[in-house]
Amino acid sequence: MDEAEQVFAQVASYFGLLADPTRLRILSCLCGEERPVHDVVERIGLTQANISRHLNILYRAGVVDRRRDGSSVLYKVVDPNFVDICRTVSITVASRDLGDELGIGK
Amino acid sequence: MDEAEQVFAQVASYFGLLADPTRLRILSCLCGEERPVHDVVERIGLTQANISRHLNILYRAGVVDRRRDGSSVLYKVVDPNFVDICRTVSITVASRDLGDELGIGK
DNA sequence: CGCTTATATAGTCAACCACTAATATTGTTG
DNA sequence: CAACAATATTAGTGGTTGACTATATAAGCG
Repeated sequence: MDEAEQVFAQVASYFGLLADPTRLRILSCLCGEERPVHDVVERIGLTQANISRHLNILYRAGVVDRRRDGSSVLYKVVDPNFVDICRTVSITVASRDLGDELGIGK
Repeated sequence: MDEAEQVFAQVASYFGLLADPTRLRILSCLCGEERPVHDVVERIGLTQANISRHLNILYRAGVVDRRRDGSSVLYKVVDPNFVDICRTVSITVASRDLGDELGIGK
């Protein structure tokens, strides 16, 4: 594969992470707030397996970090650009500011 | 559907537009440079039907604009946030700056 | 008008992805 | 260790999507 194509593929892959409503909701839960999996599960209302799978995807991509705390595993957003990107997109896309939903203010 | 879910769905949809390597390549061709379809086709090397389809997707989403010029149709990027987003993501993702690929400089 | 070029659309196929259900793993507690 | 709670993983399935071929529309030109 060409070098430029690799770059495009990587960037597309990163956007793909954010192209899922469930993952965005998960990230909004973990934005500035470290939470265990079951907490996220309760807030979002999807199955534990599903949330766990998405968390793993985000973790492998480096968007979130995790650490074990007893029997729980705590996740949080660590990608420094996630908030900026979402703020920019929300201005473009949302009729009202996504910042409210994400709890990232203006 | 809940209002918050709609916002997430819209934002996810927007990211979905950018989650495809071919569309990113197309956008890099049209970034600051208005071009006819056949020009983009030549540069990217996929079928004309495929490129036209992607251009339509980007047009309906408001990322690019188009105008007819004789027998050609000229496309260009009009989403004011596209460059910013890509620059941010490229810093996160790419080993080398995507700005080079997109021709948006630093 | 036909003929050519440029662009868009329709149909098909294969790959991918999210969800579910079931199971496995890891840690805690008695 | 046994029982339980929290999390991760796996296989199977339905829906979505991207790429192709073929066809249709639109514009310029003789």
